[in-house]
Amino acid sequence: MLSPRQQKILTNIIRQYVSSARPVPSQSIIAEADIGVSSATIRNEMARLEEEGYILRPHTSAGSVPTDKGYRHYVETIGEIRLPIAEQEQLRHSFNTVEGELDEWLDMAASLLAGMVRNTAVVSVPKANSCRFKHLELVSLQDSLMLIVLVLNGARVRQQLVTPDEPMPQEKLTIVATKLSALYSDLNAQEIRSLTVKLSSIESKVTDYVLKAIDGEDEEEKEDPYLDGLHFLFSQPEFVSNRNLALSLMELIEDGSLLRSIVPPGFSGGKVQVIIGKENRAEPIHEYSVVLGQYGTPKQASGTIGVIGPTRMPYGRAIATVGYLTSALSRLVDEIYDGGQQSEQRDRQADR
Amino acid sequence: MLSPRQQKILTNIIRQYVSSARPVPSQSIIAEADIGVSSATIRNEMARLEEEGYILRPHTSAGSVPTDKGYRHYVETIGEIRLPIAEQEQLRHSFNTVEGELDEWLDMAASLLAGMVRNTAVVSVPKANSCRFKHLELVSLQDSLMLIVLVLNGARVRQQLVTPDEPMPQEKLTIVATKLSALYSDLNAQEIRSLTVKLSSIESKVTDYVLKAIDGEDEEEKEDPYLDGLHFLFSQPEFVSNRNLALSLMELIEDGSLLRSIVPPGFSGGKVQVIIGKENRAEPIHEYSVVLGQYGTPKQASGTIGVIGPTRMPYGRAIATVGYLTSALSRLVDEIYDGGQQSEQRDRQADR
DNA sequence: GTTAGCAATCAAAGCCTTAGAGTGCTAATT
DNA sequence: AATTAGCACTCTAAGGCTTTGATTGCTAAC
Repeated sequence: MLSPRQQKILTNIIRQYVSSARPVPSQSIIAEADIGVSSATIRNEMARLEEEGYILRPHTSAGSVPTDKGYRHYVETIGEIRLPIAEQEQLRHSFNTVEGELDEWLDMAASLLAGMVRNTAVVSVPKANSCRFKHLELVSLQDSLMLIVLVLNGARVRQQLVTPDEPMPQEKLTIVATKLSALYSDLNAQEIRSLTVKLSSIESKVTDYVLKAIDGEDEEEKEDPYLDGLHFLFSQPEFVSNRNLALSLMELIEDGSLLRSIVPPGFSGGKVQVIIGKENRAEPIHEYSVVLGQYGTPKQASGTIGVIGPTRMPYGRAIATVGYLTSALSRLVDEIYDGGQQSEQRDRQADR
Repeated sequence: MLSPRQQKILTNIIRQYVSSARPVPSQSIIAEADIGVSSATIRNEMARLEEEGYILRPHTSAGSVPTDKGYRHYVETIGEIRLPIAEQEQLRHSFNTVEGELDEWLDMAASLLAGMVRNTAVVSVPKANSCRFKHLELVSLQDSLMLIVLVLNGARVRQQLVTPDEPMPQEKLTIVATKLSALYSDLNAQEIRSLTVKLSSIESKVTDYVLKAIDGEDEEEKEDPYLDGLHFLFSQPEFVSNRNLALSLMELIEDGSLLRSIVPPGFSGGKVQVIIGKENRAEPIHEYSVVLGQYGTPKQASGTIGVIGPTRMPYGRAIATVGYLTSALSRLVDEIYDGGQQSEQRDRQADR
């Protein structure tokens, strides 16, 4: 819906705003993007971009500031981004100086990421996804009550009563149970989430419960994630005017709910995910953006690596760096699990 | 040198300033401290306190703000402070909810301390003081050069050339070496520091070298300390005006040099130590105060627990709480070392 | 040594003005 | 129909001025 020219203008506004932190005037757009029209034309386009909600003017006679929607569009259209070879080289080199345990690698990853994007980096400790779905029963009770019986590996049984939106006959429930049982057989939460099957309303309701139950089992005392680059936050101009911003993030960090707040519920591996401003679930970070990647594999263990900073963030760089570090850490987890898998498996079984 | 009344006034100024963060006028002093004189008299006394450097006026017609010297005097004269029983009870109770490893205790200690003083708390992981002094030789070379030969346990030998302020004959050096060898025999750095023997200039020069050498041996990659209550920093009014303050502390924290910066070189157990403003060695924390305690015992292992915050800090509370937690953690370390000492000792010897 | 009383001081807040950056609009141009 | 030049208009940011109110410093009396 945006013309190529509008797109070019929007992109340019974002680039400039990200680096300058001040509203971008039409003049500097013609200076930076060689676009062959006058500033008046840019102003016309800017007016349209504002109508459509991609940009915003602090006041009538001010330049443009990208909105969440503007950033979103930008992120959707930049396409594949790779880190310049030189910087990949540099990261690889720093990584090679690490000796020792997993935690030192994670720490290094956080530190590198923070340095690259000049924002706060978070790296969670990888968590084994060990709880697996085995079987599901749905029993209709009375008129509009349904009993979900869930069997997990290790013969763990969990159950819950729910009220479906409309009464469900037992026959229909049986069909649903059979279908989902087959579909999810022997998968863990990660893997179920990454399925892309279309579900009916009742099916997704049941699935939600299943996922919640498995998550609950997987839940251990989560270790605090590795954090680095917090000081960058406090040098950002957005926090000069609005100190509460920084404060609320600080509180999230200190009460340990940071990860829970920035990682969306259904987050699973694959592509690097970008969450911009108000797209965030958690209220205190409505003015922040998050760039997240998941490393490791669902089968073994997986962790999260990400950047959090003001919505005015170098998204391209962030996505590329997170992407790069995601694969680096994945390789690492692979090595660890390949080397130690046999005995670990045995240990885990012995626990039961 | 301060009259009892001046002292009372100073104390009152500090109390009020700590809680209000605004210059204290003579009026509110007569309101709070019942001191039976008029505000004019208070003003006269204030003028004298300012001359002496205990307080400071932001401008001619403003109330009083304590200086570092004022706080120092306050801290020196408050005497023994105990936490109210109710709060001791509360701390004990919270502590009892902890189950598990040492690190959870330390984390809890940091969290409790931060909460009590509403400032940032730091707790370092206890470090075994294992390197011990064995023997010392001093050899006079040429005119004014001296060779220090230091023997540590495990047959480690360290040496260094130094130039004494004045030439020293070998006989004198031998006496010094014999004396110090006897004095320090089989002690570790902590224990040497806690000796209170009067030393001559040459003796203390040698001792400095000895301590530095032992510290160097003890030095391992220091684990990051436990931190809590950072968010309190950012809600302090002093950081509203001067954001760089918070930033520089943040940088210390993130580059891992916080502990090194706040713990003074010769710090050893015993009493809780208070370092106020410019008394701090490290420049970036010249506007901060630190209240430090050491827990554990020099013989076994010791760690540091402390508070860092603006000089406007509730010193009484901080000293009391640090004191309380110091003994709590000391008991803990004792238990751990009593339980595991035998095998640990053996392990350590096997390492060599 | 203390105090009442009052003039003097100063920050903080509010208000006004100005400067300049940048737009929006209109009419002309391609 | 799109573009542009040109210019009036808008709005912020900065500076300066005034006012207000808090608080002191000082003087003279107690």
